[in-house]
Amino acid sequence: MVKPCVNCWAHGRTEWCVLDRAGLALHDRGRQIHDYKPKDILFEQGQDPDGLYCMESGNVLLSNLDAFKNETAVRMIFQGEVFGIRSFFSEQPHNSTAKALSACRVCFIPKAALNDLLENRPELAREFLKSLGRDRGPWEALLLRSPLQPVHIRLIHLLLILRESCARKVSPHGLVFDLPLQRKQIAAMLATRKETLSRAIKEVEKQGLANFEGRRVTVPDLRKLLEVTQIDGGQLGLT
Amino acid sequence: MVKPCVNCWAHGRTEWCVLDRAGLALHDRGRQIHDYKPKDILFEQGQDPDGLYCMESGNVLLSNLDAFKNETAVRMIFQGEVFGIRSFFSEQPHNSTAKALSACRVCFIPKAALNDLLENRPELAREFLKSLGRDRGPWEALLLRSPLQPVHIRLIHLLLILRESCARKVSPHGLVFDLPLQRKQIAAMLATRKETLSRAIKEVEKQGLANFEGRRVTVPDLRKLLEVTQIDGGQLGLT
DNA sequence: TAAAAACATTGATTAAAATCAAAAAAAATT
DNA sequence: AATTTTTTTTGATTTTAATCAATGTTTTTA
Repeated sequence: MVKPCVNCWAHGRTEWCVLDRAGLALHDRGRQIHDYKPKDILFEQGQDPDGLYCMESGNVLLSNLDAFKNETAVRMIFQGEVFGIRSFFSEQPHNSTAKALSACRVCFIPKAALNDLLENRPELAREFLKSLGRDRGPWEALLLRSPLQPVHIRLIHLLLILRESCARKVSPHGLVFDLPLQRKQIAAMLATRKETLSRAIKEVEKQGLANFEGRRVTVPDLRKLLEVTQIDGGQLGLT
Repeated sequence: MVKPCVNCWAHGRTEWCVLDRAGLALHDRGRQIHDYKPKDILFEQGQDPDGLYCMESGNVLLSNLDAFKNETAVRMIFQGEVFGIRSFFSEQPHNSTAKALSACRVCFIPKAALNDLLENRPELAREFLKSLGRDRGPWEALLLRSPLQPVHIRLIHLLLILRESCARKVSPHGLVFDLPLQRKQIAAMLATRKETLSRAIKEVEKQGLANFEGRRVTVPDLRKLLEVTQIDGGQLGLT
């Protein structure tokens, strides 16, 4: 038998935490645990949704493939995030493919169990409504993929966005990132080519804003990133 | 006293139509009708949301202004659409400014009335959940603003997206659009400059795909647009 | 209706990014 | 450890779009 959700580390952070004890029990009865290796596909663009996914550990990348075979990475999933929400509630095919970036453990709640739960617990729907509303995706899309911004600025935007989930503080204003992304995938998040990304990295390094060594990125002073992007730290949860 | 919602032409199309007679009465008690002239601001980026908007007639454009003063038009609102949903349910500031493109009549449902309604009618929350899930915004963002696509292709994507709301059929495969947008605003939807848009229009005309005369756009054969963009007509509701 | 203002196009130039080809570096495999 | 494979970087060139300046065009206002 799988570990009950109450004991999941993510409990208290996900949408499920609005459920009472009985609701959680219902949730636990329906859910399944799936393990994935790097590069495994969780679901494919075009497939019909059949439930919700909750990230217990590891990272997943959601990527869209357009008619010209351009791959754009539209979202990264981190520990504790529920995903597949949009497709599930709209009952429309996934518009991205979910691929494991690392070894992952994912909690899957099948359609039937979920519908049961939603009918009996209206507060859960309200919680998902808030989640969808809070989704920073559209805002991040502008920062990461606006043709009006040069690639090196979009790259800094990416660092600022990933700060909370991928970086640790090493000095008052210094950060070190361990990105679960390869260059090709970073390029896909910025909707650019890997060669262009390489040059953007060089530019950012030349300006002394960050240092890239493989997947390890060192930022000596976060304030400088905010300065060149002119982004209001408040929008990123910074003081 | 304002016209009750049941008589609104949009009734049966908006999220409100899941309400029963009593629910609609509740809804009607709270709502207000506002009229706007072209260029009037309905709400401003950064403001806190205080209710939901429902478009009775006219058009509104939602635009985001970034740190470098680049304006990107993120969504057009048409008759019968409810907007401001995202900000309302997330209780976070609007991330775009809503400006009237034409004379508009908008139904406004204040926060208090709405919360009342949502608490008593769980089916309404489910309906908004479906709406947010169905939102084609993120998908359209890729088609309209991906740096991986040249501007003239993004322009054709815009025509395909606006087909349903702005075009009428004039022959088996011919369409005529009457766009409620100026060049500057079309450029903002494509996240490009007006000069570049001018040249993209010329390119599209040279290829015989469409003809632009002011806000009137003539498309001799819709199938050719689908062909050059390689978009699956099904995704746009075409057979 | 004329004048002013706002909007749109065109031309010339510069800047940015894509593309193609090749080399270098890192990771995985034998 | 050596080899193979994959990933990343670099270089040269072409393509695309931004920018700047000027000229038309339409719309608004007086």
